Amino acid sequence: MNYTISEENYIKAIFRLQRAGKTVSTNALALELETKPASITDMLKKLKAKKLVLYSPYQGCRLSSEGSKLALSIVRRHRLWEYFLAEKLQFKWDEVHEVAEELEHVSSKQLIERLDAFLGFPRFDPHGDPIPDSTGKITMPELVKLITLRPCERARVSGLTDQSADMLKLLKQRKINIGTIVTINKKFEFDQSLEIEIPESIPFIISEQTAQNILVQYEPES
Amino acid sequence: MNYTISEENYIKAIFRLQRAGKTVSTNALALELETKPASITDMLKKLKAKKLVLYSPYQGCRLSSEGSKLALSIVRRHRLWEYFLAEKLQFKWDEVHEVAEELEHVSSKQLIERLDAFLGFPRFDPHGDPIPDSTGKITMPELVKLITLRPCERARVSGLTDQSADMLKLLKQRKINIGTIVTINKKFEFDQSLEIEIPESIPFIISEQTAQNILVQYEPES
DNA sequence: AATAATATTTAGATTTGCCTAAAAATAAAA
DNA sequence: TTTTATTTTTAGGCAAATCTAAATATTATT
Ligand SMILES: [Mn+2]
Ligand SMILES: [Mn+2]
Ligand SMILES: [Mn+2]
Ligand SMILES: [Mn+2]
Repeated sequence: MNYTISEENYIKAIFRLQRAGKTVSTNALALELETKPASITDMLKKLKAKKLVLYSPYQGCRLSSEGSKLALSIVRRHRLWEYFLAEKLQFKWDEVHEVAEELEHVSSKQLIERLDAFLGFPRFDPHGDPIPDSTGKITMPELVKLITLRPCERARVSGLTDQSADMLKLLKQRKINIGTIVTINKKFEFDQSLEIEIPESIPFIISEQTAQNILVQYEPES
Repeated sequence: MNYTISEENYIKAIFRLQRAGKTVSTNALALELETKPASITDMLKKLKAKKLVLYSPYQGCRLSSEGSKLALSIVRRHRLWEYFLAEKLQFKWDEVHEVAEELEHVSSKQLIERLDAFLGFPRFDPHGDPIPDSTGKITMPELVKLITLRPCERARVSGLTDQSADMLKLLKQRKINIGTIVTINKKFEFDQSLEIEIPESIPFIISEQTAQNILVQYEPES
């Protein structure tokens, strides 16, 4: 139930390197963790014994489902602390990572849940990376609908669900293109319409239907 | 310049047990740290090599001046985190210690200075223990003058500097006794007079001279 | 002062996480 | 398909922090 700092760092590194079910090589891990391949092999045996990774000699490794759960919870802690440091302690976005690397290993479950609440359940860290919720769910930022954003959040337009001519005409008139940075000013709960702002224009309103169709990627402050 | 968690815990334990320049015995330390005397001896040799403690075989140990400095800085981190947990994350006063035991080992100097500022430079932790400032200075709570307290702080009257008849008469009239819990409402910078409150009475003003004479001990919230 | 009781240190092991150097397996090239 | 290069594992060791059991020093008691 409780893991060492070293174990947590290995799990995090595997999580970072593991893309689309592919296996992670010993050498890649050694590089990532700035350690020697022999040390990786040693640790992989321990992590396998603890059922955190799937591993057979010479075949590389990947996280088990239990390992993935752990990885998400470490990422959650890391990003919540980064948010805290930037938002409450006035750290710059490039100063938060190092300190969060230490804070993330403080394991009290209660601490993290209360910190999350204190911060207002933020969904993105200062680098724009999504923060997993307490169940480990993570909103992948590539495919978020504009409608899901909240006031003050900024995002980059990166796709459309419905690409009909009418839709494109509307967006052209509003000067919204792929790559346009959009800031949410207000959200009107009555009809879910949004007041938004784009560079070099005055704020304007878009309907719920429009906001449902625009796919964006969250964009950090500066 | 950087110490392990174990080393920090030893230094803290010695600090806690060391009263008035007296030496700390190996057995006492073993008891405090829930470890065996043999382990203590091993570590004392290491700490001596690092010039954190003064130690000669069979004679017990005490902190060097460098060791004391380190101890104070660990205590500072511990108590600032306790304050944060109680004040910002709604932890109860009896829940903070365990979590602070972990947080205190996160060593970023900048983190602690900014946390201190964020919290408004608190001087007492949720148990009423004083928080060392960034230079390691600590206000021992047994002998604080009432005048040094700030608005909203509570304290227990525990002594008098000047015990003249006039002084005692004044205090009797105001119903202030040894043991009375006093809360500071306001401080008037003009003449340093204080508006204070004691149980079952309406608030009233006391002069700077009076407040200079009353010795109090800080009292935590509830 | 001699003996008994207690406290402390040493000797030798263990676990964790890392290392280097050598051996073995796998992948790439001829 | 051999040979060569690369990757990975094994073997053996080291430092930190702990332990148990045995030796030694200190303190207390006759
Ligand atoms: Mn980071
Ligand atoms: Mn980040
Ligand atoms: Mn505490
Ligand atoms: Mn405390």
